[in-house]
Amino acid sequence: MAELKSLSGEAYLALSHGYSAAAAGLAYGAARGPDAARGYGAPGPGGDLPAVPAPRAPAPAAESSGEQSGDEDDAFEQRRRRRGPGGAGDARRRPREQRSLRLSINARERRRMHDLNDALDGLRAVIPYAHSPSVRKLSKIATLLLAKNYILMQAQALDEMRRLVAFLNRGQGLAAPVATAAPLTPFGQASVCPFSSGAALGPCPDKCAAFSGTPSALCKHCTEKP
DNA sequence: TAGGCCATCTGGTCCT
DNA sequence: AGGACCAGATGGCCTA
Repeated sequence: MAELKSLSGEAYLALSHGYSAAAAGLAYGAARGPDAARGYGAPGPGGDLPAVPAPRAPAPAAESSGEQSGDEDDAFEQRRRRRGPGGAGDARRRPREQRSLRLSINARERRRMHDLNDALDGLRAVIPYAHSPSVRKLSKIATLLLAKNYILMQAQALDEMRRLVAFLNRGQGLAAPVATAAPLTPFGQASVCPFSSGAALGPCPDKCAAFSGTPSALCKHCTEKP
């Protein structure tokens, strides 16, 4: 598996305060160190499966999906001893049957978590951020936050496009089916300026200023520096 | 060394 | 009964 690292505070701010692909990219770039390759590889004694060799390759790899190595029993006892009475482990001695049941439950849970991680990897693959090998992998929480903001941004862009289409259609004397096609938008009808993303870019010298005066990221004039 | 992130184990709960 | 899901606990790895 690749490498993990926490995001800086700024990066999290960028994530939680609306989404901007460029901004997010910058934030992540800055938050990420140049190094990487944190091969989780050796789960080491990590977790509770000391016997399982490096199950965390990016590839489904030797998915430890359930099978236990020969040392499993010993490992199990060690875990129990380590956890002690207060731990999650059962203090009493288990019959072998219960133990094997436990092991199979563990394997199932492990598989489930791996599936979840695969899904997160899939999500990382489709959200815009630097996918370079030198760039650290997004953490789980960052992935979810970024995906959420990305969806919101896309929805907003779509909404704005609909308004733009409606506006242009009206300009050509066409009926505006878009008004009904886009019930989400409060600008769905009438001669309201279709551009209105809320970007603080100053008054639009052209259409936007003539209507709502609200600048838009989709409007060429709005995005141009005065 | 502290803090963040993660994988795994485990027991509990709910659903089929 | 068995499986899925969840949350708490534990311990390892890594970076600042």
